[in-house]
Amino acid sequence: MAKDTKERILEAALEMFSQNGYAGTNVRELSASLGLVKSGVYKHYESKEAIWNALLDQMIAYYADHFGSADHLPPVPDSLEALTRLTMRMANVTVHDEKIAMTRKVLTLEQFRDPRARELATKHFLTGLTDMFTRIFTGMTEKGLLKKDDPAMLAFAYTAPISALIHLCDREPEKTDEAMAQIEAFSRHFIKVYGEAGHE
Amino acid sequence: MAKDTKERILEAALEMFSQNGYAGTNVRELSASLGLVKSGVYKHYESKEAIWNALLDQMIAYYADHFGSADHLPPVPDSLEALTRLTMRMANVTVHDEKIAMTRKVLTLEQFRDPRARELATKHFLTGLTDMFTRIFTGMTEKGLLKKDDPAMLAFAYTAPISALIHLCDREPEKTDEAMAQIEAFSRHFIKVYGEAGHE
DNA sequence: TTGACAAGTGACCTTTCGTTCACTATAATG
DNA sequence: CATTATAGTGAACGAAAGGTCACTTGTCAA
Repeated sequence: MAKDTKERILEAALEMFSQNGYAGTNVRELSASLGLVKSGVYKHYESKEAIWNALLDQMIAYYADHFGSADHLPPVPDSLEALTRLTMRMANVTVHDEKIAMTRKVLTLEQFRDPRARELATKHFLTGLTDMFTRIFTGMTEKGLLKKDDPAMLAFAYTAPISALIHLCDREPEKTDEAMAQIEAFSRHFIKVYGEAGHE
Repeated sequence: MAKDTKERILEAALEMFSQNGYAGTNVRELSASLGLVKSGVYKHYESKEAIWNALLDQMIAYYADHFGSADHLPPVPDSLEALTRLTMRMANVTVHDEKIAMTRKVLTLEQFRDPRARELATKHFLTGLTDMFTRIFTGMTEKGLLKKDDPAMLAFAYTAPISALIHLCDREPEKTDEAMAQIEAFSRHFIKVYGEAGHE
């Protein structure tokens, strides 16, 4: 029945680690949030560190599954307006999906302590988005939607500001709406600058 | 003689908090790193939290002194090349100055726990740089160096990618050189796009 | 010289932490 | 039906945490 307790522990750990960090989380509270007593957790994981490692394993696997392979690339937008729509859809998901948001927070808090967290943090915050949009912009340039330029540089210039605003949402959730509007404004500004005339 | 022990405690706290976070730091180690025993620390601060608050006070005051007022604005560059030089000078200072780098790390680690850290983090990571370059770009546009555009949007588009690379240096110091080169490349790309022709 | 005070020590206290273990309840298995 | 594995309990343990206190030492002013 409670066969998925092991899984529920990871969910609770993600929640607590993302709020208080690894060092700031204690096994008592973690167990209590699942309605069991702390020794019960040790039936599923041999230590607090084992929970952390299992959680990281899961986050790494999840990232590889959902963002790592070229299969899951969104279709290349066939208009400049579609680029903004795609961007807003992705931004909304990544900010409002609690699991993804908590993953970002955990990586933020543990990036200086755990080498695997560090590596995954760079993917989440920088290279992942850049790589993805490098492909998208390559496709859009081939379609004649964007002026000819280095797609990797364009992707970096496009995704880094958006990433900064996503971090702002994590830090100050009450500014989420404002940040989303800024992302949209930035996307349109980007299009005005780099979009090929005739496709506005 | 050891009148500045109170100050040295804050320095040690900055170092330890920036590496292990507040929760991951203990007063024993902190004291030991100063060559004294933990009860000695309590002669200067009444609690671990008091140390944290004093450190935050200092960081907030430092920021207000050095980046908060319009007095300390760097002079508006009088050429596009000078913008890149200014940018590289600032990036090098901010990455290589250990105190500033540790401050960023602390704010990164404690932004979700302490409201004042959260506020200062947003200044350090986002609004501070944007505001500063908004003024710079306004001046450069008036000088005819930049194409007419919304200076705040330009500043955001310019500083956010640079900020992302500075975070990368904090996270993966071995990539510092590469990141610096990327900052310079990005700056030149930005100038190519937004610079007024005739000033390249 | 003395007295007061600030800085630092070391022993100690309390609480909380992560972890262990003997035990119980339950449900599947032979 | 007997058995065995699994999930969960509650008490207990040792280590480490933050913090207190009586005491020493050195400095300086009266």
